[in-house]
Amino acid sequence: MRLAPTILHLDMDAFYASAEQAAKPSLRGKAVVVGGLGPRGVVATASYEARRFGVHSAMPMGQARRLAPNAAYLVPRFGLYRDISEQVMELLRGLSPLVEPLSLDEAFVDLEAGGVASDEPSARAVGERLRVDIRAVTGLTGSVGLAASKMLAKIASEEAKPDGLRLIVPGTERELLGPMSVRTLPGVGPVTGDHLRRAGITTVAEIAEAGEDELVRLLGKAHGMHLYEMALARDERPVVAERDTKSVSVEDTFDIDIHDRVRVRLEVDRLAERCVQRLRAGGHSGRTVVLKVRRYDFSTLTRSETLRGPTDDPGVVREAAARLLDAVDTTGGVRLLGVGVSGLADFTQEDLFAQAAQAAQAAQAKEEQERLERGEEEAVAEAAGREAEEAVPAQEAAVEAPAERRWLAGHDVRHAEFGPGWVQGSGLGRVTVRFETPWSPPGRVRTFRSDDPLLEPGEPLPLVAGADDGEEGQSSYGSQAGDSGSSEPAIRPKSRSGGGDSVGAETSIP
DNA sequence: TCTGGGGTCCTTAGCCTC
DNA sequence: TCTGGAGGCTAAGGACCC
Repeated sequence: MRLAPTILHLDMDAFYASAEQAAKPSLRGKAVVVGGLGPRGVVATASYEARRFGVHSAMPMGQARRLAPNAAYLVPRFGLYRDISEQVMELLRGLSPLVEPLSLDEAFVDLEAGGVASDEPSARAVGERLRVDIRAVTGLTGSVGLAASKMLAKIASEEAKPDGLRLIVPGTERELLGPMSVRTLPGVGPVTGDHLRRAGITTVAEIAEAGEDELVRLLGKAHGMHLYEMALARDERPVVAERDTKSVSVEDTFDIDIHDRVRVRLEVDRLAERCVQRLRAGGHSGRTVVLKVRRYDFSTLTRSETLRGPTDDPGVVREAAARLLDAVDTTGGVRLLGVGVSGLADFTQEDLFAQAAQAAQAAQAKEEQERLERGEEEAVAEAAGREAEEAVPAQEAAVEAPAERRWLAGHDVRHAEFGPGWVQGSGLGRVTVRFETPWSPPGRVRTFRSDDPLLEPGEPLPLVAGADDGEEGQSSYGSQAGDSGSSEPAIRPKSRSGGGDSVGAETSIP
């Protein structure tokens, strides 16, 4: 381990919720919860005000609503968060070429590799300066941890939260870690924590005392050895700027369990299609297709199939996923479906064509076989039936293609007369909009018919006035509400099965 | 009260090849 | 020619992270 605290870990404070508070002056100082608002949604981030009520990440949304009934409940706007994240990462890359993003709101930086810090005072100065810059550029706060290793830097930033800086002086690590809970160490979750507790180990010092052999016996070789090293504050992992993607997957949880086998098959087709889109967007192809099914009782199973070569052909992935589905019993209902591709390779045209031809051939052979088995007439009738089934989503899309538009809570809108604002709530043919911008005082609320022609979806505005070159409303920020290209589930299948109320289009503001 | 979505890594087991 | 073991690949599940 190095001798100077020159590994920096940055963690933005309550990132999604803080971004929403910065964008919406009326929510500042209020409890804000961002997450899936459907009946099976969970909390992605809660503002510090909401955390005082006991709301935290990964909590079921229903439980959050009971704990904090007066909080503002908003759906995430990943386009906005991505753009803010990019501004922050840009600041980090100004410090060092070795920046390792962990998520939209977290990253490691090797300050020594950037030549900006070599000892404790210089590292501290860089950290403080970074926090000032982040606030100036994004309007948000982040917490900084500085230490001689990644693990300790991460623990330090956790200790620094919110809006602080913590530096762990080399040489003091074990003293500091000793009394901490085993859950402090990365890689110790609820299951491992419980495992250790049953063995009488609750603190980091007790892990160190237990010894490597005992840890390996309790947790297995890799996990045991790793944990023992961590407990001794030994962590030599370097900051790695570029990481190769290993797999790409998409999944959907449905508001209501699906029982209809035809519907299940249709959803798998759609997921395969989306998965390939993502795969291609990343310039990848892959060999192993994985189907994930979570059943009515929350039991989850995966089935996978490895192809002869890598593919990014939607037909090939769809067919493979369908074959895998054939081997799964879905009676009782399905709450989640997912399709993924792993074993990624660089995109190759030949593979694509070869796989496509192979799939077409296989499909044709299957068709022939069915004809032989069932007789020509039946096969024709069946094909017609399949076509009818395939027409279902198109019809549904047409019905859903909003005569009544969906106004998602928290998303930006623009009214021809009143200007920019955001959706505070909607339902029963009405939409309530608060007219304010990130730089205005808290604004007024007005209610419109949800089909009001003067009301349009809007673009997120920059959080810091003058941070964007464009005019007001011309921000480069993210995707707009309902943008089919965004990861926002505007066309989620769940809205279809839910019937009645539109999902996630409600909010309550104190 | 009922548990998201997108990832990574590890373990175990069976099969195959050398 | 047969056998045992090592090691790689595939499949499935699980823990964990943000």
